[in-house]
Amino acid sequence: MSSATKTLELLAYFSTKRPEIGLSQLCKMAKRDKATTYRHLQALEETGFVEQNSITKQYRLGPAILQLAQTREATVPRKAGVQAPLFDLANATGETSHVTVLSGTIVYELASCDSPKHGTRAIIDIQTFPLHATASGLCALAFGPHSLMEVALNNLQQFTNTTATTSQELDAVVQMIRNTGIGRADRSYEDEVQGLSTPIFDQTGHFAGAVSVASVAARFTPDLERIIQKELVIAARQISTNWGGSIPTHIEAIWAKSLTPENVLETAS
Amino acid sequence: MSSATKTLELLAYFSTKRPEIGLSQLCKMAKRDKATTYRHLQALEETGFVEQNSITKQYRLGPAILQLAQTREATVPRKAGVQAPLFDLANATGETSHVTVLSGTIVYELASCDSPKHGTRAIIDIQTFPLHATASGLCALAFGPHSLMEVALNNLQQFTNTTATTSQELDAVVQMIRNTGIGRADRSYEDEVQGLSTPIFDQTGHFAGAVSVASVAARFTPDLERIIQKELVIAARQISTNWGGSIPTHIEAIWAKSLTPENVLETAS
DNA sequence: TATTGATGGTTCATATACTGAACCAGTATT
DNA sequence: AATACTGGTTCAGTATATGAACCATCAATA
Repeated sequence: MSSATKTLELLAYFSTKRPEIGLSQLCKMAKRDKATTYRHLQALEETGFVEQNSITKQYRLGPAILQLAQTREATVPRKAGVQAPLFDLANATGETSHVTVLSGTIVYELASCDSPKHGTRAIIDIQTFPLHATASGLCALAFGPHSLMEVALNNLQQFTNTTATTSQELDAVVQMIRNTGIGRADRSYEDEVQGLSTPIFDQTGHFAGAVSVASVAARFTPDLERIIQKELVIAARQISTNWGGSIPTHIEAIWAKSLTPENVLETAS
Repeated sequence: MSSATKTLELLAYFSTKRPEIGLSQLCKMAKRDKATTYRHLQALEETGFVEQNSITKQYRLGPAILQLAQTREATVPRKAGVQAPLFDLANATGETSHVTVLSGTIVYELASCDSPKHGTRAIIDIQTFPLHATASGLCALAFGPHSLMEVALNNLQQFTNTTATTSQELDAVVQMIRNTGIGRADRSYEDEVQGLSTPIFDQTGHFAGAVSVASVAARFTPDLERIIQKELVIAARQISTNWGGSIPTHIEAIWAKSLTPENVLETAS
């Protein structure tokens, strides 16, 4: 491992829970030598990546990072952070995949990617997604701001005969999604389309959007579902990272639990 | 210079004007060896500080930066407390305004704001500010830790024919700033740019940064100077408050004195 | 007051890991 | 097919990172 890598890795130990770290503490955390770590911190300080609290002598993240973040934010739009994971998702599942973003109370499509595998595909031709009937929308209800539920209840349009049209039905569906960490729309928007989705989180730590796979219901098997769920989790993690965020630990925990083989079968039955 | 420092310095070449840089171009800019630079970029990529556009093979800033910026801002809120006063300043003066922070012995840009008023503007395209030649840097010398002077004297690069290049000249400029409470850079960094600045203080009571206005010299009149100084004082007070500090009374006293009409005319003549 | 155990910071012999000239391979231009 | 760009790779030689042991300081203990 290069010296530069080791130096950069030190930055990962700073967090909102542990914003300031002393030399000795950092050595323990990183299991590194003190002299080496000291020099690494010097390099980081020279370049403005950390600064030292002149009173406590502890180190904290520095101002140079803000400038770089500004540039990154200004030059790499969200869409760019989605392309590769979405492409991988579509290929791994063989199904049409898409990413949506939540803006205010509306779920917009950001990008989509078809898989060449199947002749019949679930065609995505809407640009905003109903909260109560699509996997992405339901994901927003489950993991986004609670105020969304009110908006959803104001428009419970029935698209198919499995669309949730009452507050009780919708609550039940959303609760199930919170329990599994995976959004589902069982032909609730279009008759032949089965949707699954996972939430995406940005640098604010809040729900920012969802990544989803729309499968043709006729070929939706427990096996396929398992694959899709697995790939959705990977994609959600990747896109969250690209957007400067990460999956909250409680959701990772839910995934770890709900993706064990037994539970997947249970869910699918 | 350590390998880590050299690696980190590469990041400074990315900007909104040049968001993506290829290996060869970066080597030219940084005047570095190709193999070395390549390995440095590898280290940066491993840690998420840069990522590669898979089509063009060019490098751009990576997502890891966003997360770090988030924790820095959550921990040491600086940027958030700057936006509104900076916006007001730019609008009130009609000139490009910016805020810098002092970290160690380096003055970094934190944020900037253009005014839409004029067609020609002073474009800020540096990320660190020379102590001896810019209004922000001179403010740091005048009101920051005394050890900065030593650092400044080690690099008295001449940018224009009014740049202070001797210890005596610099002392005189700094003394004048201490007497007026307003940092000035009379075309000492760029030929056509007139800079004015005021110091910002944080919760420790120490100098934390500066807020400044860069005006195009051609339209710099005593009237405009008076307006800028007045607005700078307001901005410095506001930002200091937002950073948990306040303007030391002796500086407030200096401002009260040097901003009376007579003295402004005197200064401007 | 001496001891202990923290802390941040420094030194220097050792050898590891960085360096850079020269080298591919691919691509667009001439 | 020669040229001039790319991005990426190799390897000998040595510059540079390393870490045990060191010092200075501080606070709590005894």
